[in-house]
Amino acid sequence: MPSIKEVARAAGVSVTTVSFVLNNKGNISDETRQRVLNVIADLDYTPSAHARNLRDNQARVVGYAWDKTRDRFNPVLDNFLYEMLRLCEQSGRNLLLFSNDAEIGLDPYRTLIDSRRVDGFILSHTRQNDPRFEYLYNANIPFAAFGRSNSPIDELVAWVDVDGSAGTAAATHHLIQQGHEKIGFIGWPIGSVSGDRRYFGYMQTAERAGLPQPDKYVMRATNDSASGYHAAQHLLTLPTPPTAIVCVSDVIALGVLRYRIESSCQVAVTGFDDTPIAEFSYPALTSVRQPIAAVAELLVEMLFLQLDERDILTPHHLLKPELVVRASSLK
Amino acid sequence: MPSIKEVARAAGVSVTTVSFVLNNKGNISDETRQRVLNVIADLDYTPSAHARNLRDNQARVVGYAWDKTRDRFNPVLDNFLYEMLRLCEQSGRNLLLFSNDAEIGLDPYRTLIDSRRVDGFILSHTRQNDPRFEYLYNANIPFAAFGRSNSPIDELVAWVDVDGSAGTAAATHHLIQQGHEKIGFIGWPIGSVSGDRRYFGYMQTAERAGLPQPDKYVMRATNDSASGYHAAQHLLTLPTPPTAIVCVSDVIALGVLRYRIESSCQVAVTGFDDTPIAEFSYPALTSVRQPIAAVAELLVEMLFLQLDERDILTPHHLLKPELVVRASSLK
DNA sequence: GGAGGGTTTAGAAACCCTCCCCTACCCAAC
DNA sequence: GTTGGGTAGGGGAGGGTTTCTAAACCCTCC
Repeated sequence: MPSIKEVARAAGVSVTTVSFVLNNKGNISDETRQRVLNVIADLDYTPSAHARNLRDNQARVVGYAWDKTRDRFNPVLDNFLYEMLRLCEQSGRNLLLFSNDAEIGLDPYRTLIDSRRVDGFILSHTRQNDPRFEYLYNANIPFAAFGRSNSPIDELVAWVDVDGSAGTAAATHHLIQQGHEKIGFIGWPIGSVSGDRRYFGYMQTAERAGLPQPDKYVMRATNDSASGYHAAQHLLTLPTPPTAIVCVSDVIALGVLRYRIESSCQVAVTGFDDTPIAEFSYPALTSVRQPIAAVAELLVEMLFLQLDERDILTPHHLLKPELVVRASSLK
Repeated sequence: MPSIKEVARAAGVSVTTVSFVLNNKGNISDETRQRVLNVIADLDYTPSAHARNLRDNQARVVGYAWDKTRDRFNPVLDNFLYEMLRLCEQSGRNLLLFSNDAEIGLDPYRTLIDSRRVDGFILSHTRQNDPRFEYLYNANIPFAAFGRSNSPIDELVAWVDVDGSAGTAAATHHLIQQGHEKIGFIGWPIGSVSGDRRYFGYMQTAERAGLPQPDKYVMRATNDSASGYHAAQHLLTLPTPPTAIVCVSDVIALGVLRYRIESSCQVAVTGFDDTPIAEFSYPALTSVRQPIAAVAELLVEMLFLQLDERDILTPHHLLKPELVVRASSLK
């Protein structure tokens, strides 16, 4: 493979000149520039990323943890990954993936930074008091997070989050508009940050609308459709069953739909995340869609501002999700 | 950040010695080794990947194209990605993702290799006469492909494929064992490599079993559940409708299931790929599961053998998929 | 004719690591 | 006391790039 030195010799100029041509710096006459460019094309020369990286101590690479162990079905993150990829490449950077099983903790982050393989990170799967926030912030490593850690450090770091509470509120509101008065909720066990927010959106909307006893219609389920099925069974065999159910996730909603088919009742159902399940289920599932492309764009932008040592004007973004109405919530 | 020079000075040894300790080379007395290791720990020293890469002209990085535009729902590849990631990390390598929309072609591959950012590639989404095979083979760039290109060059390169024909054969066979005699097939339009193979598995099994007129029960559909729904509608309103349908994909099978519910018939259904759809649908969908972990392991192993300039004993692997039987195909 | 200014170009250091080639030393054998 | 062989460790080049500093060149103008 040709080096910059050989290009210089072949073009009859110095290495400096070639470098200037490559990086659009310095004062190079048009004629010289053209000659150098021709030689570069002739020799099929591409600068070595290694040498460049060594020289200015930058990897031009962003790290992202791909964690499929926690939820093996998460198409939202698939798209998130794709969007980030596109955006990184637009600015000439690449995306380095690493695995980060919950137990491993900070080690992969440390290793990648210490060996200079990445310049910064995009985080997702954030959790309460996420230790990564503290480590990265204290070590002064650029990062931007999809989600918050629900601790004071959130104020100091760049994050984008989707307002889950607004999502379930929209779903509940939509059901009220459809004429429902007894609306139930099937959520995750209390204690998960996003699960609790989604519950809050439902409850607040139900209370404000003056629905009767919404708390009587709340069930908790694990995130699978069997669990959703049983929760639905319980709710819908109450003396005065709800006529609509807001679900904390599509998978749980699917269990409700299954019960709905089996028992031939007409309960309206909404899910959350607008996974492909929602589109493909029968009936098609009304669901809350997160603006993933917007999230990715804001995160990447904020990360790059940090990498360029420029200021972030608005480091925190809380985005509104969108309710996608389909057959499952319509009469 | 400390460099190897500072470690050497702090430990009172030469740079060479530190390097030897780091790489377990040369003759270093236990005492010296221990002293160096202590200093390394004290200073929290990690060698610069950039310098290493430059020195021995290696990136220790594998490239993989993440292409979400072609099929935005492909959980199989999610898992594939995760498995590859784990395997790469086990050998101290990282995985670099890049986007590769169909139109872009070879450019991203060229760029990554020319700039030495990756040492080799794992390919997926292979297609007929895949141009990547020829380019990479001729340029002598290490790679291993999930899928074949169906051209003579397949003989020369490393690939792993899953026998789609065996998958639909197993599904058809299973349905025959369940007592079905009129078995239909809903496939993709003729011309896709994997689609045609899956069709072949069905047809061959049906013919060998002496099923009556299997070709009368073949429909073609695009890969969405509405299209599957209509194909099912057509098949099941024939004068003598099939009692079971083999589908080329889970998504199409889902459309069939929808029709089955609406028309309250009991047609047995099988899908392909064992996506989460299969598990979550109602009834749960019998489907053909690809041994993704095994595919990833073989590919990564073959790629690493090439990177280490060692011989691959068996460069081609055709794996058998597994039929996962669920309610949709049982009486 | 030469000083001075602006435009181009050259030389060389620095980034950090690995590894080839030496040296210094010790001990045993002649 | 010299040689020989083995072990522990050091010196320094080289890998490809960017960029700082300095020099060369060409004009213009006095």
